[in-house]
Amino acid sequence: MKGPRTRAVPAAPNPGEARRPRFRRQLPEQRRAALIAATIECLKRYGHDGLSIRTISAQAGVSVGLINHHFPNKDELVAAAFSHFNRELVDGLKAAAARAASPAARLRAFLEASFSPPNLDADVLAVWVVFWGLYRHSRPIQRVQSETYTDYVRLVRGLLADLLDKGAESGRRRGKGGGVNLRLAAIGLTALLDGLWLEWCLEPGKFRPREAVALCEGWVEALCRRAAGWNSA
Amino acid sequence: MKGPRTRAVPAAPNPGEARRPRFRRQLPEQRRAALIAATIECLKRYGHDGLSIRTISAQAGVSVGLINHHFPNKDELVAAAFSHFNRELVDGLKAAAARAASPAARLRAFLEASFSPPNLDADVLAVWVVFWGLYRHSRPIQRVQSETYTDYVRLVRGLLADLLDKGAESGRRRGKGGGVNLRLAAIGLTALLDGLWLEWCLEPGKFRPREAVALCEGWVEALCRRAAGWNSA
DNA sequence: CTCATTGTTGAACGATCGTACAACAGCAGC
DNA sequence: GCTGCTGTTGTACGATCGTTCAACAATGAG
Repeated sequence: MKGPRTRAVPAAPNPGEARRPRFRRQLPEQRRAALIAATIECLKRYGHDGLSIRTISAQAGVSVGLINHHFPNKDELVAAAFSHFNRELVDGLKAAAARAASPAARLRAFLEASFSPPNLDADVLAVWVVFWGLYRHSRPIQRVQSETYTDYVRLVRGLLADLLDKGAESGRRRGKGGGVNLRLAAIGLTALLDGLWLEWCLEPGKFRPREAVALCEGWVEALCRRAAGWNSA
Repeated sequence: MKGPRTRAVPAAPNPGEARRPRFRRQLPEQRRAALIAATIECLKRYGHDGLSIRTISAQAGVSVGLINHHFPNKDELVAAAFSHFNRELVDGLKAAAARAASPAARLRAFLEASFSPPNLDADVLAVWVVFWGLYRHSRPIQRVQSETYTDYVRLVRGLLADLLDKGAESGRRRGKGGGVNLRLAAIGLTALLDGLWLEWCLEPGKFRPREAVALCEGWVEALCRRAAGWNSA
């Protein structure tokens, strides 16, 4: 009883009824994008339980077998979804910052974009957290993470560097930022940002997005003051 | 064929061999603790995949059925493990802070404990992250989170309050902390702390624990200066 | 020793998981 | 209309999931 698999004959098409296609073929690229979108949507709705081939294919409105036609296995689909998710976030923040003129305005726009929809959303954090949970034990996820996280830190660091350089022009020192360690400053701001983001998503009632922006700006102000050498006078 | 289940007769005990008990009975409390410890160990080793009844029971050295004898279902076991994990962390930090004398030393001890083993460990973060991934869709997890997170923030807030009060004695103002919003300050420090912790665990090579402590202390120093009213002179 | 209590076992169940694959069918080219 | 390519379907499979439950056995009480 292990012979080649057969399939039941499909029901005879209803005569007199306009024959509609049962599905539409799509270009692999479009279909891949749709499957990635469905994966993220499932993560938002059902958390880690949403990471199942059947749930995702149902969300995308396709059959179970299609996923393995476009992705070699589930891990690669999840990694592709993670990559897309990451890329959208970083690109969105980068674009928001680029729309402003001065370094200070760019940083402010970056912070406000970080603490506004669609980024500041409990669903979004839920997706992140599921990905992080896979991080330790999934090589593809690790690869994507190291690729995009570097971009993110570089963005924050660039924004800070521009701000400090401008401030230094009217300040006392120059060069390495007036004794301020730019590397540590970027790490600190990133941490404060991510921490506030995380806290807000876990308990949205504890503080307001405006307050989070204010905390970050206060931190940057203190940094600028130190860069200008206020404390050595 | 749905009659009552029977079991195969056990193999006859080897004659002449000292008969050893096949298992040892334990008090429910001890067994529960062992199962919780096994759950956390599995999470550290295998991530979310470790959250299976069979994996956990194997880790604990018991049979699959025992878990449901001590816990009504898997969710309750996981919630109990989360609660224990949370409690150990908060109690450990609280104890570390309590060992110091002055408010400043207490805060320093708290920070250093936060950025030292066993808290600063990639395995530990992996466990956290799996729990967070369950947060949105598990009522028991949410219950535990709201119970212990409040304790944590209260601890940070208390440490900050003591520090600011002491500083205010020799400062210019008193009462509400010299214009400093204690609620926001506690939120900010918690966020900075958690963010640095998260970043270090994700990419331990980017900075050193000592630098994380320094960043936090710098943040607190700036806060104290503002509380003392340096900027209104 | 006997007996009752109850912590413990492990097979069985039905559900669901990821993947494989043979057949089907949409659609462009003729 | 016909043909070929290939995107798509849906069943089947074996593995593993959480849970149940009747039987077993460790242990204290008598």
